Amino acid sequence: MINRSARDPAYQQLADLLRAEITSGRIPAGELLPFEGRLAQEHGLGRQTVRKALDVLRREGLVVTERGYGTRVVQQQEREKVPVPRGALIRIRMPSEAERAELGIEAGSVVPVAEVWLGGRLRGTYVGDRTDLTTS
Amino acid sequence: MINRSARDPAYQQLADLLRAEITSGRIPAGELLPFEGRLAQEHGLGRQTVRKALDVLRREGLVVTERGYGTRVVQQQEREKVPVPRGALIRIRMPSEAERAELGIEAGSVVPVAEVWLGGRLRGTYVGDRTDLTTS
DNA sequence: GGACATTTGTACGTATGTATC
DNA sequence: CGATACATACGTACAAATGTC
Repeated sequence: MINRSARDPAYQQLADLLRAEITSGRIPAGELLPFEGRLAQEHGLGRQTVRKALDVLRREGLVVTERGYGTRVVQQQEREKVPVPRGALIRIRMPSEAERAELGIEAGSVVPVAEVWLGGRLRGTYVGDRTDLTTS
Repeated sequence: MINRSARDPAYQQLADLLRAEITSGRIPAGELLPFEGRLAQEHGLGRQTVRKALDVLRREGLVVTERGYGTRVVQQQEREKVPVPRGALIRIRMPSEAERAELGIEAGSVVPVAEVWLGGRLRGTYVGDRTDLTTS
């Protein structure tokens, strides 16, 4: 239940509730969340407040929203191991909009990337939710 | 100028304008942006729309907002080099709210973290905007 | 310490646009 | 085409943090 007099804002409380549903598996990967209007009604919130809660979960990469369709729990990605040579420098950051398109990052998801530099030159950019880097 | 009939939404256009001011140095690091109400008036937008534009810049790590004070252009962070031993596995992802507090990540900024695993055990968690990993 | 102005944060309602089914 | 559902954008109000006097 949302407690309006709690210190945490309502949108954060709703995000916490939904995150618990997701991480516990009660809402399995691939499943749609209730649509925004329904969440608003169920919890006695405005739709903008629900959208802020969903934004929190998108930033954590837990859900992806498709316009005109709904918000679903993301499938845990198969992770590829990428070897990093010795002497490399790895920098992690958020991608720009152009990079997202280039790297095939789904719209609505919030995923970091890793740059691997060697000898002052960029050797590769890797997407966080489907790559692990290994040092050899 | 904001073009209301353009394909890009108004908040994105404002974010682009402000980003250009920042990256060009016309608004130097440490400087405050005009406050939200002023930006709204200057560009003929609602305050909520201005807030969405600022959110875009916060996600890119370009600005930081302090409640009751204002939004300022961030100082370029001093980056620490963290050596990663051979045979390690590096996983990058977004931090939870609890981790953000633990790692001292400023509220309002969107920053990834890197986990370094060695021998199946977590050896460290590093914040993306102030750390580079180096392989030895 | 209090009083006050300034500024950001949260939350509501409403309307309209646009993508999907 | 219509129904559904998310996206953008406006206005409004009040709460909470900050800085100043």
